[in-house]
Amino acid sequence: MDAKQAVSPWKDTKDREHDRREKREAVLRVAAQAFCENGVRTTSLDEIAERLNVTKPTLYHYFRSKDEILAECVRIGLELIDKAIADATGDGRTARDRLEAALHRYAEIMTMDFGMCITRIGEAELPPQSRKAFRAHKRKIDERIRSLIEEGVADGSISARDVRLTAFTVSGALNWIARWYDPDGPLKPHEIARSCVDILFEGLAPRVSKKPAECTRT
Amino acid sequence: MDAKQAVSPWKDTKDREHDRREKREAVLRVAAQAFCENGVRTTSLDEIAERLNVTKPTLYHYFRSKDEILAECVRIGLELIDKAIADATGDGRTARDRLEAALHRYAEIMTMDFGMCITRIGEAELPPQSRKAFRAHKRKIDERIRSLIEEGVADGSISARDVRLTAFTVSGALNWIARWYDPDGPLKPHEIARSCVDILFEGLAPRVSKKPAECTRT
DNA sequence: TCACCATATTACTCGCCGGTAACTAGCGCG
DNA sequence: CGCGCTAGTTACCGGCGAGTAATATGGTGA
Repeated sequence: MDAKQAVSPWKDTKDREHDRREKREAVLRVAAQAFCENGVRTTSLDEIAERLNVTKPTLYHYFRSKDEILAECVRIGLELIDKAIADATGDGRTARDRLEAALHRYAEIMTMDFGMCITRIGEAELPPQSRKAFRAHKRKIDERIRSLIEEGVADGSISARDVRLTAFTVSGALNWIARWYDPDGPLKPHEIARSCVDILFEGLAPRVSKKPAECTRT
Repeated sequence: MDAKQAVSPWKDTKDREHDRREKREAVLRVAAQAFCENGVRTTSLDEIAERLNVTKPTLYHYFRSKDEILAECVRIGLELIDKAIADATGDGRTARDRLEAALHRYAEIMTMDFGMCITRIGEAELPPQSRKAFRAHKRKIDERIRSLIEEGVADGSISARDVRLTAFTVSGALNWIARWYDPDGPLKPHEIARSCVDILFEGLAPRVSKKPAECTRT
């Protein structure tokens, strides 16, 4: 019972800050969930603290204010997406492949705690200062997506009349996943991602033929 | 100058309640705007009252509580969309035509005060009771869209593997308009609607040919 | 052993905001 | 006229929740 104690009496000091980081993130994760479930302003710090089995002042050891917690939640979410898209722009033969990979990851992240925050916490909830940062971050992501679309238009692997609007439409469809995704539902995140991206690429209008070879002659 | 006074000294009593309705709606419209701009919980009734050049207790002549105002805002928005889709299901030859018309109206409504509320006010902000109503109303709308898609699949004018997911994706893309639309921007609501619906129908993948007649033979 | 720092607690302050009470100004009506 | 109704007002209450002492605990390092 106490054997494991003997195994790791963690003598050192360097993992203290590791501990601290872990706890900090635990606070953020729980906060993110609470914010998504019940809204930002209806979620009190007492409530968050309670979920963590601590009391409110403890939170102030890790954060300066509620707004800081809030801002961190969305920042992490945006960071995840930003990184994911940046990574995806590496591999893939055509721009379409790269965009598809990027959107797939994007969609998956929208089913995760911090990803959900981006959609469910409106920028209206943010204090003016972090609102600016939020917008800037979003714009950066948007520009990445636009670039991919533009490349796709250039190499012929994507068709888009208005790049800006296309980016908005696509992001919107994926952002919205955060609003209806149910972890207990039948579909796994990667399945949802797969299907949504497919729908966006294929469109609702029937295609005459999947492969040009099958094209019926008139 | 006072001539018009003589013309209409509105003797009657029936437009008292007309006045009342108008004021009631003015409150709702201003509230909707404020909620969208600054979030629900950060918008005080004093603030709403101030925008209307009245004081807070006046609002209680028209509504029982802040939550009632809130619930009304989203209800009106949902009602607009519901009606719009119901209307659109009348005309149109193919199901695709009907769906296209419905989505076009849907998109336009998302640029309007009450339409914006649906997206920008998360259901997390709503009290449990109106949350149920909200969900029920949304489900109804969703079912209308699904029906249209199903009809389209049946008559061959629409292609969709997973109807439920397709409906979510499409709604998401359109709902998101409420988050980025800027009344001072270059694009008019109907132009945005046109483009977004187009993107959703055409998809990002290039089509081999627009019209079957132009299909190149392999 | 003692001083120190991090962590967490209990017990508070204080301002904001939803909601109410009580009063006033105009207006139609018998 | 004076009754009563509607639409407003000013002045207030009460509670919730963010943020702050002041304090206890316990491991670390000299």
